Amino acid sequence: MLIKDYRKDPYLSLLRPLVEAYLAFYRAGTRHIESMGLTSAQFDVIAELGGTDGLTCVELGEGTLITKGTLTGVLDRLEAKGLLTREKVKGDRRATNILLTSKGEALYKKVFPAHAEFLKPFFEQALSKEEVKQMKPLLKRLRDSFEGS
Amino acid sequence: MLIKDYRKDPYLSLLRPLVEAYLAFYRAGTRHIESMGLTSAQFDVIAELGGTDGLTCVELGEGTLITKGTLTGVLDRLEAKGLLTREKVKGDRRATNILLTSKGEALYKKVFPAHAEFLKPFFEQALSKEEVKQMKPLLKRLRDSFEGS
DNA sequence: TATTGTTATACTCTATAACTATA
DNA sequence: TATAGTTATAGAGTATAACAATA
Repeated sequence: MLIKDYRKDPYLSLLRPLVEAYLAFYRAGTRHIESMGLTSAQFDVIAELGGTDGLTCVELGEGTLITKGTLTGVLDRLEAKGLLTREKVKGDRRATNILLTSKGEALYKKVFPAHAEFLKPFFEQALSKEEVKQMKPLLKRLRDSFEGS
Repeated sequence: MLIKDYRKDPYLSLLRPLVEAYLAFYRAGTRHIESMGLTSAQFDVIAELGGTDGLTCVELGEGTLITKGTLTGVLDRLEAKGLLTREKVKGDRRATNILLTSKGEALYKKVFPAHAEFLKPFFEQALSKEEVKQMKPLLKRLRDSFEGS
């Protein structure tokens, strides 16, 4: 989503750099994740489940912003890969506890550090520690501004 | 694509803010674009075509990073909406010139300023002009770092 | 031989609405 | 009545490979 022109506006001139920086980051990251055999949505689910004792579909949906009908399909494919299981919750027989299998947990533990290590050099190459420290609060304010919409 | 933990690393601590800021921006932007009747891919194509005399599929693909097989479908849907046309190129009978119709051009002229105006207040609310100026080169370096991958 | 664009194929994500089972 | 999750449906984007027309 790029707005051409409008580059002269002091605020809108930030649009392009923001979009381009994120997309470059995202594409590199996605390539790496897909090279490990996961889609973005699947990665997000694994990320959400990793290190927990399991979550319900509702909780997972809130964490990943995937709606429940869509989630069923994503979970099906991860289950077919043997990465997670669904188990009944006692106390509420409507609910399901979604949790990583040992295979899924192993993948989580491998994939996350691997992905972080993959990303890190790009940040190091681009920015000094000082600049990172400068940038963080600005990004957070930007997030909060858009989230209040 | 969020990496939990790793927040203590001075570089990787930037990951979450970057992703969250962009996603908040992107979601607000996408909602607005979809409220105008376009998908993101369609918006990107209109953005690329707007203000030009037309582009070939190859050029459009390079600009939007949509592969040619996918592009055909996106163009079909925009053509069905009466927003663009395909015309033969003389000189190379393999090539097609994709260009906005007057309806498409009118939409481009309406949708772009509208979208920019929609986004602007969020930036103004979040950042000072000084901060925007600070941030731009950092984002560009980040982009270049990831693009070289 | 190489390039342009379409077609065919297949998969994933996406949302919504209807549904079942349970609360 | 409300909630949890699945199923059904439909549409959009995605890539790849095969193809026809042209260069």
